[in-house]
Amino acid sequence: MRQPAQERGRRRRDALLDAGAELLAEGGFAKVSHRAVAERAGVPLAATTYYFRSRDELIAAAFERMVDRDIAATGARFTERIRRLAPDLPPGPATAGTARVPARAAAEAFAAALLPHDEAERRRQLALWELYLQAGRDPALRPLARAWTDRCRALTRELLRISGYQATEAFVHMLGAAADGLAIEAIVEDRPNAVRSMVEIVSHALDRIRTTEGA
Amino acid sequence: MRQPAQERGRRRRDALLDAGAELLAEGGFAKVSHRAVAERAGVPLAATTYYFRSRDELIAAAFERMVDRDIAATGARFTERIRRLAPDLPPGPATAGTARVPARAAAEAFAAALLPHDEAERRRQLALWELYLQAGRDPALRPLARAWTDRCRALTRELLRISGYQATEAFVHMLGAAADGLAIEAIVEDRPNAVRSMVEIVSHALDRIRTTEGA
DNA sequence: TACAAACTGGTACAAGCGTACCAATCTGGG
DNA sequence: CCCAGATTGGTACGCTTGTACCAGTTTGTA
Repeated sequence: MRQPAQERGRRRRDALLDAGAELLAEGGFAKVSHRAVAERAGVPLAATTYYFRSRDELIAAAFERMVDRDIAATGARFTERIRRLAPDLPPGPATAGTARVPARAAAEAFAAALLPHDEAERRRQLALWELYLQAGRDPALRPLARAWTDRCRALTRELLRISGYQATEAFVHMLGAAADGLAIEAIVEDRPNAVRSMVEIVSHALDRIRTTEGA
Repeated sequence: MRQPAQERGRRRRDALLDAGAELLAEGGFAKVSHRAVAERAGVPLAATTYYFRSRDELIAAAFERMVDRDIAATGARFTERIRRLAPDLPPGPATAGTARVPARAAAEAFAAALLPHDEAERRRQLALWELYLQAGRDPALRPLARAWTDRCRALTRELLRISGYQATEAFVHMLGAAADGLAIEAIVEDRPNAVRSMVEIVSHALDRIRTTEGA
């Protein structure tokens, strides 16, 4: 049931997952019904209950897929931008105390990578947070939520390392939390200063890392 | 319709709002139906559509009420705790550069004030965030969301002032965002270290305020 | 005390929901 | 080639939902 034996079945399950993720992004939680998903995926209604035990299971699986994509996209956007700034940056571990990318540039890369840059992406991120919050009520979703948090934190750590900053675990945690807070604010309200705020705040934080925690 | 002319009407509207807020906290968005609210409030079904034009309007009004209560409760918890530490603290503006409450103590007051300390409160805060996110989809909710953000920021600024810290606007923004991020994490997942993390992070941040932004 | 307005409460409706069911069809391994 | 098991697709059931409706009752005021 989880992994269909036949090729066409696998494609259908996949299409359902994609349709679920799309609907989740477009209209949030409430818009994801068996009927809507089936129609979007171009399969009959009954296929949804055939490939997923229940609506909740479908949503959980779609959430997982969205997380995968989001993490990958964020990482890619960041490294692409950073490497444009410092093309010779080696992929190996950063040397302690050597901030190779200026704080402001790194902060700009952070903002560009984390904040949504179009309406579709904004809605995707909105959906991710909705699912995340839902985990506060539904224990079945909690492991996924925790996994998302962990991967975000690991990504933050990695992005810092890539840009040449060596940070304590507490700093990573702080930066991640602040970035989350700012990102949510940017996603929900649309205030004009979201990018500027994040750049300012992150670069301030990175500035301090050198004087207080660098070699 | 918004403000009933008769006494009993006002009481009913109030009871509906309370019931709505309760249900919102207990089961989130999905659990708030006309029927559930009416039953909880002890009024007939039709009263819900009599006092509120629609379900959305009822929910928005309940959201507003929850925000009021949350802001008030958080502020009260913080000042109560701080004044226990520094009973002579005057309510006037803090003198520049003088950090009167040790960073660690202030951080502990922050954590105690912001993080939920029982299950009911956890669910209330969860509901607040759910509503906030919903504002990302529903423009009608956006002014309320913005108002919440603004009041939270003002509260952060005020709490810093009370404890004797003078911070730039950027610092207030950063601290607020980080606190939001940490609070959401604590509310959704229940990791054991939520309080410790917040104390550590906030006190680090406050430590830095003295050396870099004080007098 | 009369009367318009505010309010009550019971009921009805159409729509959408998750899920179950099942006869018909397809498909891959023996 | 054949058949057990995988898959299909159409339909149906029981339930909940938001909202509309309206004949009655209560209320504040003139």
